[in-house]
Amino acid sequence: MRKQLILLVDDEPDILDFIEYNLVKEGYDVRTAENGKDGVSLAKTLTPDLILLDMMMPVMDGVEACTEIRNTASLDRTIVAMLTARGEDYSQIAGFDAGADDYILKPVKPRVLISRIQALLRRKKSASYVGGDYDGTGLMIDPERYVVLLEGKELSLPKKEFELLSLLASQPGRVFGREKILATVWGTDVVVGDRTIDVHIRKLREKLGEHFFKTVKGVGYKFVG
Amino acid sequence: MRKQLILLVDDEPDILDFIEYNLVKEGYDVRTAENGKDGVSLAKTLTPDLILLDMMMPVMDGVEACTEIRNTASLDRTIVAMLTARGEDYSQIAGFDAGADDYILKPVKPRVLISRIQALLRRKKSASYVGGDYDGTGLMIDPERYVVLLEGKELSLPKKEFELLSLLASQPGRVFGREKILATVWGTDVVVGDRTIDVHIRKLREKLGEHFFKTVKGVGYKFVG
DNA sequence: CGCCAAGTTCACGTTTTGATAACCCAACAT
DNA sequence: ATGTTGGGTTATCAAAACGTGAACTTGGCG
Repeated sequence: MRKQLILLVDDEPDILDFIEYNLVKEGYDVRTAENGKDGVSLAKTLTPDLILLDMMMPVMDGVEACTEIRNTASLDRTIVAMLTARGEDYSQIAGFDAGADDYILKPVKPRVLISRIQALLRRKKSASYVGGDYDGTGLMIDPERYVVLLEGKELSLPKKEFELLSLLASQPGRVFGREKILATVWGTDVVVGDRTIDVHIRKLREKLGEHFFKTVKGVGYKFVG
Repeated sequence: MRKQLILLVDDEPDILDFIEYNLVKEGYDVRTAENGKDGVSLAKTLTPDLILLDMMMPVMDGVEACTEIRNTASLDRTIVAMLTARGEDYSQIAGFDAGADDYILKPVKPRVLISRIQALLRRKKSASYVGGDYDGTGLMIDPERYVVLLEGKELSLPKKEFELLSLLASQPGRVFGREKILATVWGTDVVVGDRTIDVHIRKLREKLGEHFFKTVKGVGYKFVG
């Protein structure tokens, strides 16, 4: 497996060096930027696995940068962790609102930082169900962010369609009966007509391609990677 | 198949109830504990299939409990998933380092939780196929995917045929009488003609090969591996 | 208010399944 | 040899199950 790439954005050179040193020692590939603006543009060209973003920065602060990153489709699978000094209570909220995946208090001890980064990167891997392969062909579903990636292209599905897809794709190959589907996607209490599932399956087929969904008559549907 | 047992460990009764309710609704057997210490000892006596462990708990926190569980040989095959609140100072996200299999953020939506748990439990059990061996020349039946693997080739059968095959192959060599077959595959209430079973056997023979099905005149049919 | 998207339902078309009738064969007892 | 019993085979048909386009409902939004 190739080295994982981390982009580090902070305006204080000392901190930059300190963190970079520790990350490199752990075997990560590290790039740095000194403000949000540079950070974002670097992120767009590098597509790092994880971005460590300081909250307080000149030119463009962490929250702004994070927002921008989250509005960039290609950085969809990139994890953003905010770095913030203790005491900035509300920055936490703002960071999460902007779409950050985690936030880390400064000062940070190397061991703790590494451990959190490892956890985040692990989460990144397991956070997406993959139909087909990771190689670009195929489908990726990110339940955390409600986004589907089909052959690199981002596709946003309506709620029901997304949930139906998530269910089926969570266990490719497995057949889900109509009962099961209704219970999971619609809820046990709601009652909908017989043809409702079909219609949603059709929409998914239209948008993602016929081959992903196999009908098993009298039994249910299954997702085939 | 027996219900799968989930052990839920959290110190907040509300959350305990909420999650338990949703899991039970899904058909799981659920036990609960309110702290890590109790959780671990319960785990040792129950040997659950999966343990949901809250991170923040009195007496013994999630990480400790997880470590202990991982050091218990009998809980070897048990899956551990950590629960933690978003924004919690989880510098101890190192729950993974303690050997947790997954990491789930609170608050959790029931559907998401269920789907994660299902995925985890799926991973646990190795596919148990019926009828025939893994020697390559055999037949494998996968009720979950609703497919039959014949010499590596995937074959999908209609419902009734599949069910008939499943029944016969569930105990290779055993003869199933017509009564028994009707009762199991068709149900006790439905009434079908005399030749119906024959016809389905015929189709199975066509698709899978004559040699799998042996007729025992006056008694019934048996599957021979 | 009018528009739009999401979700659902309806009516009808299409495909797949399952059941049966009608006929065939093989074994065996008389 | 003949009739009887138990099953095998095939073609055919009806119904179940699914697919589909269009219409209808609802809630958010400019």
